[in-house]
Amino acid sequence: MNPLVARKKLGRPCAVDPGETRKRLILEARRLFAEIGYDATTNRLVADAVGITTGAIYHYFPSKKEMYIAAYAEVQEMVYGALENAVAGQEVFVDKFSSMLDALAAISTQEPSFVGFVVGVSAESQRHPELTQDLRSLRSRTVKFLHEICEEAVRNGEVNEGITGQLLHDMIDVVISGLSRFSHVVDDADRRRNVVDGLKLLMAGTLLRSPVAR
Amino acid sequence: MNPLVARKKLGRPCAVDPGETRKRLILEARRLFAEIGYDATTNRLVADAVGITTGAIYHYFPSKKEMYIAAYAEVQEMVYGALENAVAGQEVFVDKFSSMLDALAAISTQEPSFVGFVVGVSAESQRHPELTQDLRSLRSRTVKFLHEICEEAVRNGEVNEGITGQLLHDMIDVVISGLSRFSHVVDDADRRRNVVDGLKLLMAGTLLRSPVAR
Amino acid sequence: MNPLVARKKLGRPCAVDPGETRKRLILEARRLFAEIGYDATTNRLVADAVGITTGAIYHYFPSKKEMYIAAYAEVQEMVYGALENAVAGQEVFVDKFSSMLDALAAISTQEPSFVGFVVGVSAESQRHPELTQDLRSLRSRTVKFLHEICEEAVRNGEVNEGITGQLLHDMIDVVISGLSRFSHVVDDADRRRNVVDGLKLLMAGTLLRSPVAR
Amino acid sequence: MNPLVARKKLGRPCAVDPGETRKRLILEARRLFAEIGYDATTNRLVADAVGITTGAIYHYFPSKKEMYIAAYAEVQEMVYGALENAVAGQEVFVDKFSSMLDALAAISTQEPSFVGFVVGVSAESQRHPELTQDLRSLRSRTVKFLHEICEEAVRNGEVNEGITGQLLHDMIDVVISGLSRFSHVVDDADRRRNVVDGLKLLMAGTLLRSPVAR
DNA sequence: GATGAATGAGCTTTCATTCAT
DNA sequence: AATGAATGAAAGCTCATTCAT
Repeated sequence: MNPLVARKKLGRPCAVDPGETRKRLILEARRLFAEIGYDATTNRLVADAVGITTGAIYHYFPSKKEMYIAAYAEVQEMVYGALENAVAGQEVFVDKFSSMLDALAAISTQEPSFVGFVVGVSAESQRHPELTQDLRSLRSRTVKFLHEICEEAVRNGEVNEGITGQLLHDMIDVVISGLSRFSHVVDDADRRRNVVDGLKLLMAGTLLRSPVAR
Repeated sequence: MNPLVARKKLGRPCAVDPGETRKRLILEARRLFAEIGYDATTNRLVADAVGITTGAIYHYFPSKKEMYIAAYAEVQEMVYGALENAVAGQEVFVDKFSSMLDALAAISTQEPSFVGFVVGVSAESQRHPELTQDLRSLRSRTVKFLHEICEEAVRNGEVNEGITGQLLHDMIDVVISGLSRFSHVVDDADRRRNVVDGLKLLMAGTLLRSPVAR
Repeated sequence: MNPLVARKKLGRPCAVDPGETRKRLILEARRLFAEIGYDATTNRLVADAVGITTGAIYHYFPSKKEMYIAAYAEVQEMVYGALENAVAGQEVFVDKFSSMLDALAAISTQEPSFVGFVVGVSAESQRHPELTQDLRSLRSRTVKFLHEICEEAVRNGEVNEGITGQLLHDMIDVVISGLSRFSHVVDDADRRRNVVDGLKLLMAGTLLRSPVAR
Repeated sequence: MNPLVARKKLGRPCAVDPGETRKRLILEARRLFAEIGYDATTNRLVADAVGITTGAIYHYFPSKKEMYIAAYAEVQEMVYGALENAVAGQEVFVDKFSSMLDALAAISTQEPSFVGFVVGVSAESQRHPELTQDLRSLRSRTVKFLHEICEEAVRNGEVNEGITGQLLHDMIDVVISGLSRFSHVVDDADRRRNVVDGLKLLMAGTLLRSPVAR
């Protein structure tokens, strides 16, 4: 047989780098899930982005669901890691909140959709009951983080009377998820920065007792 | 053939009311699109809810896309109609904002997902580029409503220096979309009411000049 | 547009006959499941045999499993119907058995694999646990038929001492399933007929007390 | 490099024993093919049972088909070896038959599915035409064994008039395959033993001339 | 001798859409 | 105005097989 004739291109093609594919896979999955959601992220889309076939995905994850869970876990880790870092040096609640917004803004600039991924997970969980269980256990771990901050603010008398930890938590939730959707949709970096600053001002207002006046 | 003899049950099965089916169709489509999103809302789901077959949908809409557009238009109309009503009697921005939040809360109680539908449309638009064009033209009409309110607040000197109409608009966007996601995900009516009240307090604070002090 | 140009061939193609496709579908499914088993019978194979696409199958059955159940139910009905007919006019066990063999032989000639389908179902059930439940309830109905015949033979003293109804049933099971496999594999009609006659002789022997001697 | 330092665990991981893997592979393949059939027996299932990867299978067999052929050949050898042993000391056909049934029962107790494997091969062959050729040549060798026994019985006048060797062979086929299916499906050891005894009685009856009366 | 990464074909299933009736 | 049969494309997933290492 003529050795110059191209052979069948089956089997593993001169591996680019062991472990490299896995990284690329998680990376692209993360990106796609974050950007267009669970349904719209088809295996083919992910595979094409990585440069493999859809079957190869199952070498790394037993199902699309698991791939999603893995991607979410990583992103959640990133986001909440950044948030924990952000509040680490801060004493009072307003400063913690400010730092968190800055941290979120920073992430949103690098990977515009990651914050939205974390925030949007509860909607995805409603649409896909199969995900609920796994997502809940993942989330419970980090929900406590915000909970703690809010309870502390209440204990320290940093909020007006009648404001409970629960309410403070819910309001932060509203602001953060609103911000993440905004960042996901709006490209203009200036507007994003301005909004972050605006929200800091907002939070520094009536809702909280002035720290100096305490 | 004797017209008194019952005919075969072919063709249109004695439609309950002409135009009735159309209404039911839009109603159920609205509900489903709002609740579970574009992808998860299959034609069959809508048809079953109405009590017709999937084929019959195409008597009313040339495609699923158009049905979505129509549903969105109606919901948008409802929501923004309510908002316009809400601000009608109010002079100052803070009061307008308060009234709007109340209006949104009222809608969220009746049809929990409609506000989220309007807000979430931009995400759906990213997932489904085919929708983008039609949605944009729909939205442009109502975007002006908030724009006008914000510009007026700036003109009237109701906001602190450095706050532009654009920024005010963006921040309202953030708060409203955050609230709508919250309402979609949280069932507890008390928590929802509390959050609305909290947001009113928030907005009445530092960000804006105190009306009395003006 | 030139009306001579062929249009897209979507939608329902001038229906051959309403209800006709359903019949063909069940027919071919029956044949294929009986001949090559559950796994080897792909939706494509069935669809091609009928002349439709694989998707159309789901118009008639919600899943491949249900299609199998339906096919099995029909075949079981046929086979056991024939068996019940066969034993109807017979008084003594040996004659019942003879008639049953003749009935099975007749079916095997018309549809060579139907008897094997009924017999092979327990193996298929082991391979596919999802089928077990539905199959069991179907089978329980007809298992009683053989059970009754065997118990009656014991009650009437037609079998040697020590032979229980259970054992008689099991042996008939062995012979019938053996015969069905044989008929499935051997094409030669003469050999099949001879084997049936041979089995009659076999059963007329020592195992049972001689009817005359009773 | 210091040979005492543990090496990387690449390449062949200190194979327990050369040739050992091959044995284990055939063993597990045999078991799985016999138990759940050709289709349901995936390479992965076999590989996992052995403790290797699917790729490694191809060091021992060029394809799944060949693995099946090999497994079948071994089992056939075992079963027919046992049968040959069983008939070795017997003079008359009825005794040979009895001994064979006992041998089959013994195998069925140890490896419940092996007899069924041998018997079921013709069905598998119909499902998978690719197997037909190879299986036929394998089977032809051992088919002669039963053929010889039956012809001898006819020559020795052990059967009633009109019973040919072919027919006797076919009937044994029916009984043996029926028994094997029964053993595969029924777990109860008592029932299995009883059926074997029942079949011996059956065969000792009318069909054959009574040896004493000869 | 064995792994592990990858392929390509095929499977069951879903779905928007079409169209004769 | 509506049904019901059918399509074709695509989805998630499995599997035998290949091959660089």
